[in-house]
Amino acid sequence: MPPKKAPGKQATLGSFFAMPAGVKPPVPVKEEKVASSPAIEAGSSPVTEKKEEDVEVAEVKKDDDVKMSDAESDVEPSKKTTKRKVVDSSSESETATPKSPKTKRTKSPPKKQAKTTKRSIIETTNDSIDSAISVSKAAAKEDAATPEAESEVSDKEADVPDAVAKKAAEEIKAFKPAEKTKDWEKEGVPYAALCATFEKIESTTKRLEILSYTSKFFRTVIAASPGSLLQVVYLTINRIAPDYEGVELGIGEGLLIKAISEATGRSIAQVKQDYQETGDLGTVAQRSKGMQPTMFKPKPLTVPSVFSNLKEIATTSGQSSQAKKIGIIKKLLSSCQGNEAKYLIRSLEGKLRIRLAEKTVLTALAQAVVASEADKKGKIAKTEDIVQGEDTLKTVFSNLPSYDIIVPELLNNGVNGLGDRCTLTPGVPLKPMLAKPTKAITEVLDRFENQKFTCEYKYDGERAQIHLTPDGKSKVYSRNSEDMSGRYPDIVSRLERVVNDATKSFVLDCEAVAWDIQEKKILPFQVLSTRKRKDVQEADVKIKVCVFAFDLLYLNGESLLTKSLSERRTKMHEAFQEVEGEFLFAKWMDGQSIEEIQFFLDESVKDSCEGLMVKMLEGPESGYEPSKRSRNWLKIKKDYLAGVGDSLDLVVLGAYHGRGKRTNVYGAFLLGCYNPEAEQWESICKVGTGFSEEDLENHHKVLKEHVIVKPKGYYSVADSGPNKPDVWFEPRVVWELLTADLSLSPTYKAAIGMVNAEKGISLRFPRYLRVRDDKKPEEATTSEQVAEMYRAQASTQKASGGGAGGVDDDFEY
DNA sequence: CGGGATTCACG
DNA sequence: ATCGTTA
DNA sequence: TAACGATAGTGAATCCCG
Repeated sequence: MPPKKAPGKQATLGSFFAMPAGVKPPVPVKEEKVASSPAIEAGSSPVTEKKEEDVEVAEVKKDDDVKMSDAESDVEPSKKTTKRKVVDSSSESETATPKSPKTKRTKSPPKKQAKTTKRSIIETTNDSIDSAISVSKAAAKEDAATPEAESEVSDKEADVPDAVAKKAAEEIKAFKPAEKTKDWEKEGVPYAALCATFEKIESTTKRLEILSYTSKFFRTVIAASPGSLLQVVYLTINRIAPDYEGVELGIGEGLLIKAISEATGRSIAQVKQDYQETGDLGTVAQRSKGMQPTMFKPKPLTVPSVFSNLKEIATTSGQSSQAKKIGIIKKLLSSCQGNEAKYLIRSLEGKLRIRLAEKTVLTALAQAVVASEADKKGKIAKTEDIVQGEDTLKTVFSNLPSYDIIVPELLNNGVNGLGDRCTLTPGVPLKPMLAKPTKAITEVLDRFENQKFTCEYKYDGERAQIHLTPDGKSKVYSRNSEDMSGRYPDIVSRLERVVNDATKSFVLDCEAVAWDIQEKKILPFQVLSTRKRKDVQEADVKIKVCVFAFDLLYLNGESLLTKSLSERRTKMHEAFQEVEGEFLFAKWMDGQSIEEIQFFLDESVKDSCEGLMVKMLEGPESGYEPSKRSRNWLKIKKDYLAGVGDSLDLVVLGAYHGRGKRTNVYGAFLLGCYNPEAEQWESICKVGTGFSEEDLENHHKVLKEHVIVKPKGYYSVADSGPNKPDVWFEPRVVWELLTADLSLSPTYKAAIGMVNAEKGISLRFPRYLRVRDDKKPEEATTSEQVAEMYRAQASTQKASGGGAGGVDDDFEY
């Protein structure tokens, strides 16, 4: 059944702005004791406030020499933490902290040393931030209380629920919105408070600490300004609306650099230079601001104001929209203080990069809500309640991934019974279940020993979650919950032909695959990707698709997630009927022997599939687990199997500066194959994955000796565009790469003219394997070999297509 | 109308 | 996709 | 070992700027 609030689009959009003002006072929640189950405390993650304190205590003890001086003065926390391997000497002078953790990580130092240093940084940073933003009196009390509590804790640790509960009680009682948070209710949460939390989080790599900082901050927000909670959550996961609403900022690196440049009066070249050195635009913005003389102190930013500005950026379109967006960013930047610029820019980049993402945010939110509920009743949150809350919230969110619905529901009615109020609803996409990759059939047999399992073809197309609501509306969602109905009007309209009479509402998990009507065959993914994206009219659909259905998650008002796969599959077959070339059930086979699987795998490859999915068939473990990469679904991909995957030896022609943790090394490389006839190297792909951090350092060391100012005359590469490397190399180094597939490319030059007059060949999913010291650059894979690999692949895809002739046909759409 | 920037799909 | 860190 | 987050790829469509 639908949740109380309809998951409609317009309603949620508007509600953001209304939220801070129209806060409903939290409703007292009915007391409900959860039977304590012994399984839980033995279990995985009973993270309570209690335990987190333990961590902090331990650290304080170890680092007696922690510098506290900053904590007293109202210093901007940023001063210290901004400094990130910075060259600019002028801004260095006032700080004492030696290094940032980030710099160290990229250097891969001896681990023990790193840890010690990191700890002391954590402590100083946290203290100074706490005081700087004065989160609440509670924070101060916590700190004060810590030393006494310590002995209790470390002694009994293992099983003293009483002591634990006692400590938790103290903490929760101590936790009150202090005077300084009083105006949070009026103005909304200060953006500085959120950024201070980000700063703390960024300062550690410990997941429990990250979780703790997040949940404490959420508790503060719930207590002081619940109306900001939804926006705080959105800013923390760095989004502005549910995925399926399709609200995008439309801001990328280029515009951001322009905005920073304009806002700080520095040249674009300077900003780019800094970006290359720091690997982080946020830091660049903050530093650039620091170099400007500040005339007067701007009005502090608040979470609601930042959030509504982001929304505004997202909804701005049309002529000179880019200028308008830049204008908004400049205005925001001018109001930023301390570290706010850093996180504002990172938000706009779409990457907070503080090791905090959705899963952890959900856990923290659950903890905070449970703790706050108990707090309101003057009680103590029990560990079981917290663990259960985390569980409930995660499940609920998987089924109904909308903070717009869940957060108000949590605030009004708490986490108890949330699972009944917010359920899987046709019309709201749920997170698809994912499969674990395996490398061999034996691995599959090991996993499913003595269990019933089934095999299905793994189709090479696009995941499509098809919904039909009881009022007869249908939608198609992508793997990432984007609304694709406008891209697939043909799928929407064919539903009536495939749905049986008794089927009134459903959620169906499928793969949409490009379909050759003449040959009645599957076409490669590259064909599918040439389909128009927006406002497709059914009449002018050029690329036909066939839907392959493989799972049914909801039928006629009932969620089937907890049913076994065999039951779901039976219901699916009853509820739908196949129509050739339009709607088919994924081909499956229930055989359990290695021979049967091997045979089926070979068949799937012959039938233009990527390999197999192998799934638990019976019992509770065969339930559908949204968003989980579960061991109950495995995939066997053909290119992982011996002999089917392709390996090439390629020459490194150029490289791109790394970012984030790859600052100061090359982050990606341009590779080429060799054409002995033309005596030239031809670009074939970029590669940026498969390297260990050590590899990257070594490659940087070796390759920087071969840097040349411009490409050799005997390099055949695209003359411009984003593929142009930041640095070029002499042709010296040869690497072995793995790839899944080869594709015809408009940008790369490899084997150009050999299978297609204008297009070269590139690699799909290239990954670095190892150095080939034993090969000279002239011994690299040749263009002719590349062309041959492409032809071989094309002939399997086209079956009897007849070699090169058929190759071009595949792509003449 | 071409090219740059952005977003999205796949892995 | 792969890798590294944490638990 | 699993979970999670951070780093990367090609290619196409689409939007906006000049």
